[in-house]
Parts: sequence; structure tokens; C-alpha cells
Amino acid sequence: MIHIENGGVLKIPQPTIERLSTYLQCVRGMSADGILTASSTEIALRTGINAAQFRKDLSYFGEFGTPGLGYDVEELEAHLSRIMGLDTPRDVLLVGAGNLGAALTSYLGFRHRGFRIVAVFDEDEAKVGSRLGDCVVRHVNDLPQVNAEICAQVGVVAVPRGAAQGVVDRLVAANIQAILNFAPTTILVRPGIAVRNVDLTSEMEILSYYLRAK
Amino acid sequence: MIHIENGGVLKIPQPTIERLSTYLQCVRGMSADGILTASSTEIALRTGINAAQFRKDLSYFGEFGTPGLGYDVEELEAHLSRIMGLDTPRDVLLVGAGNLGAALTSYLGFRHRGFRIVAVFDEDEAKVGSRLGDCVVRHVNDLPQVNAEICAQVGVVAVPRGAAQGVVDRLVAANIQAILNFAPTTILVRPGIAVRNVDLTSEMEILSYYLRAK
DNA sequence: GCTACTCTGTGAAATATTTCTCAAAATAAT
DNA sequence: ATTATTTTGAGAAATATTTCACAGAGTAGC
Repeated sequence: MIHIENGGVLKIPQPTIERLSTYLQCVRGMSADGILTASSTEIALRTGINAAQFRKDLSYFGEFGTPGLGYDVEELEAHLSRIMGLDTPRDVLLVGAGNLGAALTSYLGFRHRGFRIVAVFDEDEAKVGSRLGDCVVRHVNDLPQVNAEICAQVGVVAVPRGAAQGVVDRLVAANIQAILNFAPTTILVRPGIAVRNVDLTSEMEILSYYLRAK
Repeated sequence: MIHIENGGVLKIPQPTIERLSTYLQCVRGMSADGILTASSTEIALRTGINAAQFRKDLSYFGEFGTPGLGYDVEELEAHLSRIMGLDTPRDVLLVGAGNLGAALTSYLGFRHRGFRIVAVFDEDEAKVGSRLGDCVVRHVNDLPQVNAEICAQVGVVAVPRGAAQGVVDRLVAANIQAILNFAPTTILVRPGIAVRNVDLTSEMEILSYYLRAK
């Protein structure tokens, strides 16, 4: 793997990053099933992603397979975990202690695959002081002080549409580097902050598009 | 707009479809704020999507703007809704009456922007007969008969990983055309069935990747 | 050790998508 | 009416991504 770019750092395609997570899921499953090795063709079969695509995606990060044999499943899982930065546990701030916040807390769990929710915030004074899982809900105004201490890098936004951008701005001001946004609205952040949006309405609409003609 | 392809049907890029939903969200917001017209530049500012991209995306479907003026917000909203097939209400089957199913029911609501959950299924006999919102939970085995009658086209999969593919196969057998999958696993379907995956773990992992170096 | 296979890793080709650019259309001001 | 300004729609160029295709590396059987 020899890849030199402007600053010696190779730009990995965004779609590749998204697929890495799919591969990881796949090899975790194979690993759990006691499968020891897998060829790119087998992984392609299970993920629905082209085998050449899989090999090219991996090739950005190194050589992990054995010609004639394939990939050692356990080893590949370890490599993918490391590539995705999952060997370091991540502290997560949750903003929004409503229905969605509660559901996320119980669904994600307070500890889930290296992510742990370490603080919960809400704007509503009535919710401040109540418990959500392990955490006592604090007021959003406390966000800067709290995160100055705990230095979480990930923020989850589970507030209504109208409050989302304000919350995001406060998270960024509190030095959060990555945001998972559940509010059904576009949020804008300065370059360097990673944002992923999860929007059920949007997903439904996209499905609707594909049903148009039918 | 003159676009001829193989069968006279123009292939719309997948990323375009996904952005249409963002545009729609944007113009809904502008409409609610009482804004009457918007230029592509204004929409670009609000969505974070390049203005030329916006115009090109729309151009696949027709001409909706007025040079020198921009787009009539209300009209654009109507056009986007029609393009996305949102003028027809869609019946939705939900499979999985656990925590996630319940959360989805309350979050999406049983009627939400043209989507209505019309039946809920679960594999667990203990849950069959209980209520979730308006619906009485039925056994997954009843899926074919129920949908033979109600002919829903959209299925939501909110079951554990291991049950997902089986549920998907049953949905497809029951003539479901589009699937929203919340199970953290790849599901495989025959061509022609639309699938969208919503996977929190995966989203977190992708964010983790971008935190790697920091 | 040799032969027949299998499968990886990767340039090169093919596709797909985004961005640039600008002529033409419409507005608004004078 | 004419001119200056704005903004669309879309071809063309630039980028990005996926897929092909195959040399070379490793395995497995004999």
C-alpha cells in the first residue's frame, strides 16, 4: 500500500468509510458463528457489496488477506475495529431527555460497543434533576462546564427541530467533535466537525420515492 | 428538460433522491416561516448543499424556478412532495413490538406526513393481542393474510438482528415493496424492493472513524 | 517439488456525480 | 423602453467512485 497525497495523508472516499462499518458488522456475525476464514466473495455475498469493492476499500488501509485463502475473520475484525477507532472507548453527551432521548438511552444502552453516555442535558427545568439511566439530567446551560471537565467528543442531539441548531452550536462551543443528529432539520457546523443525521421522516420519504410509479 | 435513456426513463442518481428530502425539509421550514420565494443560493445556504447541485437535482424533474427571481416556496414544496410520491398516503406494517417498535410508534406517530402504521406484528405469543397505539399486535404468521387484505407497501423491521432476514423474507412474500430496517444487520432482497437501513451503532462507528486521529 | 487452483491487491477502464460556467430569461430600476 | 442586475437551467469539465481484469502470491493435492 503506497499512497501519497498532498500532506502525505490519503483521502479515503466517504462511501468507503460507511461500508467499513458494514464489513465490521458482517465479520462480527461470522466470528460469532465460529467461521474462521472468509474470502472477499463470501463477504460480498453476505453484505451485498461487490467483492472487488471490498478489497479496494481495505486496500486503502493495508493488506489484510492471504492470496489463495482469504481473510482471517478474527484478525479482520480486529483490523476493522482499529481502523474505525473503536479500540478507544468514546464518551457521549446526550442532549434531549424526551421520549427519543429515553429510547436512545435504553436502546444504545449506557455502554454499547465502546460508546458510553456520560451526561444527559435538557432545556426543560422540569426534567433537570430527574434520572435517565445512570445519569442525572442537567440543564443545557451547564454543558460548557460539564464538558470542560469530562471532555467528551461525541454529542447526540435528540431535541425538537427548532432547538437543534442552538444545541449544536453549544455542543461545538463545548469542544464536541462529532455529532449524531436526530432532529429532522439540517444543522450547520464549521469544517472539521463530523455530523451524521438520522431522520426517520426522510428515510420514509426516500422509500416513498421508490414507490411512486408502482 | 429533455432526457431520453434506454426505456425513455431517465435514471436519477441515488444521491439526488436523498437530497430531495433535504430540500423538502428546507422549503417546509421556509414555508412555515412565511417566506414566499427563495433562490437556489438561499436554499444552498440553509441546507449546506451547493446551489448548482440543487438546480441540477431539480432539473431532472422539470423547470420550477423563475430566472431573476428564484423559486416560489409553496409551489416548490408541492412539486417536491409530488416528485417524492408524498401526495399518496402510504400504509405501513410494523414488525417488532418491543422497545424500539413502541418508540417508533410514538415517535413516528400512527399518522405522520402521509405514513400510517396500519398493523403491528410480533413473533412473541406473549405480545400478540396487546395494543400498540391503535393496533392490536398480531402474530407474524398472520402477515400474509393480513396484507393480502390491506395491501400495505411499506414494512418497518424493528426486530433483533437474528430475526431480521426472516422477517424481511416474509414481508417480501406478503408483497411489501419498500423496507425500513432498524436491525443492525445487512438484509438481502430481490431487485425491485427498496431498502433503507437505520443503524445507530453504524452511525456511531462512522463518527468514531472521524475521531480517530484527534 | 510440481501442478492446478484459489484468491488477493491494484492499476486501468468504465461509470457516476459534482462543480463550473455562461447564455438566456425574467425582473427591477430609471 | 432601455439598461443593469439577478438568477435559472444545462452543457461541459472536473472529480469521485466503482468495476474490471489480471499478475502474482499462497494453498492444497499428489
